[in-house]
Amino acid sequence: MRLLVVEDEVRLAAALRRGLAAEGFVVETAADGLTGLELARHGDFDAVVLDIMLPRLSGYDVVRTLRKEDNWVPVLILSAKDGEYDEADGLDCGADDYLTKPFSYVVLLARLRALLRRGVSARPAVLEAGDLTLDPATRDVTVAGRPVTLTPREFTLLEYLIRNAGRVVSKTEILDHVWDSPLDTDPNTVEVYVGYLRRKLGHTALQTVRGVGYRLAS
Amino acid sequence: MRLLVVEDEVRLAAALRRGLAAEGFVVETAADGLTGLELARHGDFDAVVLDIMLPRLSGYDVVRTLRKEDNWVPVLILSAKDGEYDEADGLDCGADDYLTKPFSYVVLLARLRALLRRGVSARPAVLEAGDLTLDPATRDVTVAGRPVTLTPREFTLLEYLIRNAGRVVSKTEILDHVWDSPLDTDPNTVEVYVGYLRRKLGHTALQTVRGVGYRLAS
DNA sequence: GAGCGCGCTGTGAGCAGCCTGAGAAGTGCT
DNA sequence: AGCACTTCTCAGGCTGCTCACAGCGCGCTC
Repeated sequence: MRLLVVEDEVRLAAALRRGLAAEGFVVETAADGLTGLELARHGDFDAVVLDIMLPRLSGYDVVRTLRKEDNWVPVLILSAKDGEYDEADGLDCGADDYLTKPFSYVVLLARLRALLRRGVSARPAVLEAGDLTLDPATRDVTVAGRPVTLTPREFTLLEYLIRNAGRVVSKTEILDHVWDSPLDTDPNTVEVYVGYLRRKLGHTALQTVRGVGYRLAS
Repeated sequence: MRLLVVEDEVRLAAALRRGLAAEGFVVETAADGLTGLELARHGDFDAVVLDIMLPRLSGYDVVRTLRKEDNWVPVLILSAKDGEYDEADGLDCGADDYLTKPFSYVVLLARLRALLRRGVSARPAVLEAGDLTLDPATRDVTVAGRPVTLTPREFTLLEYLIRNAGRVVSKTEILDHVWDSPLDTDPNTVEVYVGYLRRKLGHTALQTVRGVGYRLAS
């Protein structure tokens, strides 16, 4: 689990990094709001622990900006302000939890676990064409409901074909998108792999258009 | 927004009902754990405010039972116990938030809003995949009911795999989420640890997808 | 219907990717 | 200091994937 800790107080930041790392988290730290925001944007974190009083950009602003950009990474605010209105403000600007300093380490951990439980669940995106289905996430491929196992190259090729189902795709096009070094790969290799796919998927779906390329019925 | 308030102290229950109704919530109340659980099961609520010390069935048990039944309605625990371990226990048995009495009404509202923002996308407090279970809070791992002891790194790796069960995860992805300095860690290290896990968990669950990564059967 | 060119496929060599055992380095406990 | 344990590196071995090659079939053209 990747965590981002944004905290300017060096000693606390170091303590958090050490403690959380000992729990098995992968921890990155940022010492001010701006770099914290930048990291949160592109760092693919599972949660963010965020101080409020930060140089350059306050914690409030960091959350608000993230939310405005449709980034819903779970955020736990750490704050020295223990007023009820401070807490309410922090939560209302988009944070998911709020702890006041000094905080209990045990509680911080439990609250992080509770946050991580509710991950950002993005799903499906399973491609279909005719009686074929292909799931890029699980790499499951089925023909008429029956599962089929493909080698990596076969899989990539089928994925490309299915994404262009209905269209005729040329061999050069296929080489460009499926092979690493299209220039020194024999176009015959494509024919070979089309053969493999036909054997595994049945001959009906994948038609050859002589002189042009191949076409997967959509 | 429909709220369920489970609270046996009559005056507090009435105050909550009035206050929350004034905020525009539709509020039902229950005065003991059993009827609370029954209502939560079938009442289609958007969130539950739950006391711990309840007649007939404790708040802990209510949450645990709901979660066991795959009911992920957001739960906010209200408790008179303010020990850090009470709070951690409450969260770890599946609640999403924990407030100690006496609490600030403003904060309760803000925390409810934060919960409702998230909606029902929770996952269990103890993770499962196939015949594997893993509890992030207690760090217990079992295979087919039998307990297994893992080293910290093994545990973190399994946790990541189980959180992504069914999906194929690449070695780089694993390095990013499980190792501290992914850049100067040999991908072979991942292979080694996958080997360790297979020896401890049995070879069936953890499949390698050649050229891509690994996949834990879900 | 003959000739030609495109596409198909069986074979096998080469090698990338993965697994594993052995062991070194580091850490904490007794 | 000695021991147990964990982490990680390294080298060797194996599996099975990838791809080139060459011969054959088939459809198109004239």
